[in-house]
Amino acid sequence: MRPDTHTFRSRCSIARTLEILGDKWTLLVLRDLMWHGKDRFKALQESEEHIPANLLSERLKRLQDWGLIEKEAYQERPTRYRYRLTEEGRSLEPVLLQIMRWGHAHLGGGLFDPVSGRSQQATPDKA
Amino acid sequence: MRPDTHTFRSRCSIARTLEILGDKWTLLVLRDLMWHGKDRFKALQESEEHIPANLLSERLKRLQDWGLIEKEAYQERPTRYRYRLTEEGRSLEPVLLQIMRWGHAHLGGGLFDPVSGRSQQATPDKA
DNA sequence: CGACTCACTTTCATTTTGAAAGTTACTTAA
DNA sequence: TTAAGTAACTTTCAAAATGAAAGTGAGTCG
Repeated sequence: MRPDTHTFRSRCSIARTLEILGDKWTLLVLRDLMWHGKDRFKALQESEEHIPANLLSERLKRLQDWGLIEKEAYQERPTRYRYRLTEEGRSLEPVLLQIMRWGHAHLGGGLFDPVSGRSQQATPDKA
Repeated sequence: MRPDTHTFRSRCSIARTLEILGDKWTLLVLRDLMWHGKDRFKALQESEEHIPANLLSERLKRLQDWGLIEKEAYQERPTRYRYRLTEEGRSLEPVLLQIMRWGHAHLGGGLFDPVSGRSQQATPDKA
């Protein structure tokens, strides 16, 4: 968490949330950690959208600062790291689901079912 | 809508949604149109977070392009404009609500009730 | 030794942001 | 009949963020 150093721009919950998650990449990192078993730097980098390495690095740091994920060396020689959602991070699942549903209904993207771990493909008649 | 010109970077519904809404301002504009009766350029500008005029102008254009809002001259001499959510734009309410709930629970922001039009203030013990 | 992998960091050109001032159309007060 | 004011933008420009690519360091493998 980041209680002391940070000053929010407003008291609005949406504005506050956007200070942490309001960009084109952060929620995709959380999506991959939440649902797609991608817990390593390289795996996160290689997702469909191809986040640049420097941005991934920055975003992971920010998410750690806010206590939404944690980093763990799960192997020595060679040292390998794993990122995982904290309980606070996991609590974002309803947000991801809601955004996904909207994108599926209005932009024709896929629909992932976290229970089965499978996705339905796009509604083909939209952008 | 913007079906023809635009190519999405991936088939993921979340990634697609973030191409339209993934920044620090767009959802705040939608919040103000959705719940706070701010339908004029000036009113939107004067919200707590103070979006710069050039960004507000750009965001309003983008939201129009995607068919989420529409612009209407509701008065001549002097000409005055009003922005309003389309039905597609209204369909983002569950997304806004979910983000708001998360921000309230985890970042201590306010909690607005769209039914009563009133907000509960921040949980005072968090950032 | 040389090649390869992972997990980054650095570099740098391009793009976006944000603060401020400027513009246009029109109204109202002096 | 200017003068000031308001709304809705647009323009300007410096600073910050983004993104493509190359570089780094620790370690392994053949």
